Amino acid sequence: MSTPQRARRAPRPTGEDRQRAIVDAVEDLLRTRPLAEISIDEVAAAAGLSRSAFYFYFGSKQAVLLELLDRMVAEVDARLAALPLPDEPSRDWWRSCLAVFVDVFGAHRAVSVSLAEARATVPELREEWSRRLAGWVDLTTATITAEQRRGRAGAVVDARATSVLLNTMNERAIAASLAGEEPSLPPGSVLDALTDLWCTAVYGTPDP
Amino acid sequence: MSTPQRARRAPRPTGEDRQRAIVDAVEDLLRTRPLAEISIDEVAAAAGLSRSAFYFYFGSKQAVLLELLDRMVAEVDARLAALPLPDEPSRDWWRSCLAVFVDVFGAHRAVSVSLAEARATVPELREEWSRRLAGWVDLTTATITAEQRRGRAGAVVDARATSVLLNTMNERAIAASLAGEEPSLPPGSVLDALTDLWCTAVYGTPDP
DNA sequence: CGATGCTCTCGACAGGCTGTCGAGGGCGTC
DNA sequence: GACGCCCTCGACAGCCTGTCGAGAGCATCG
Repeated sequence: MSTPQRARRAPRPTGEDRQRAIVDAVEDLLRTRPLAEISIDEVAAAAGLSRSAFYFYFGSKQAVLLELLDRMVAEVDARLAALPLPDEPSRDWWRSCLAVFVDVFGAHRAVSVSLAEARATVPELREEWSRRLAGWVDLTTATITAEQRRGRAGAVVDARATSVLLNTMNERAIAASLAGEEPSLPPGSVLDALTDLWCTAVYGTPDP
Repeated sequence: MSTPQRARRAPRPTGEDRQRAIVDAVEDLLRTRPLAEISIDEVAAAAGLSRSAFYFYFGSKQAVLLELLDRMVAEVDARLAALPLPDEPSRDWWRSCLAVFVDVFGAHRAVSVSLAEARATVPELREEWSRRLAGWVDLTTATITAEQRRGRAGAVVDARATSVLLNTMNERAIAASLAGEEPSLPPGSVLDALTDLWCTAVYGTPDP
């Protein structure tokens, strides 16, 4: 919850890289077990400091996860913003959008998987995710609506409902795949399968 | 984890309705907060017994949730089995299948929502859910494949991948709706939206 | 009718984890 | 060389969990 006051660009051993060390340690540990099974002792040890030093930087381990989530969604948004906006979205364009999610979530597997676990108990996490998800839903809705106005997207009944469903599917399907749950899609084929389904949901065919 | 040895059909105050009382108490409490924030003290108090009496019946609060999940999925499977098997699935048939999930999950909102939280930490829960989900995915895949053989289901590239995605979408979309997350679909419109998307994913049009 | 056994209940204990506090330790500055 | 700031530490209190042994009620059997 709390953030450190500041830090000077330290000569050697100190500073805000302690904070970074904590965040990295949590991401490492999350690769081995869920957040609930990670104690702050372990995090502190992995980051090379004492337990109470941890509390100087973060109010809880959940706050660290929130930081991790912030980094991840910021990366998603940055890469989405860098994507070209075509006059008429093609399958390739949709695919490249979806690839952003698949890639970034995959690069932060531990965070993606932990989200579902921690969302129930951490309001800040839930709200932050809601905000970002809402943004992506708006984007999707706008794109679909534009396609409808062009006379395409014939398969869509309710653009907003479709967008919500497709985006929530993304979240869960990618997380399940990364966690290796059964049944789920192997990580290598998630992107193509999602693209097929998104295009079908919008245009009625996987390759419009 | 453990189950009580037995119970006689008690005259008045005793028996296995203690066990039922525990399960019901957990479901009640889950309506107000996530499992992680519920202590066994509270459960025992709500069920009218002492904390260690709780441990006579269940090994942990997670074991109670597993019991709750078992009940719920059993109900789903029972109602799915009662559904007629048509020669050619219509939109109405798909809708009535989806209605089973929407209805039963909705009737056990607390359980549906808690699943995502607890799955990360409770292997038995994860495995049980995987088993059931796999069954529904198989059912979906078989149905789609049959449609493909009939020359319908033209929109489907990979029947299994489509089935996995549609079923995982169901899970998450219904849970989000029941939890009142934002963005999500209002509970009243989930069923129609899901039906539209399932039909579109399979046939290329929401109303085949 | 009393002994035995089973089911079930309880209070108490030990251990682990969390979050907080006050006491400093180094280091730059005046 | 005294002060102040950033940071670190050990210790404490509190909560929750899981386990144990000691029984209470009740049925069955000798």
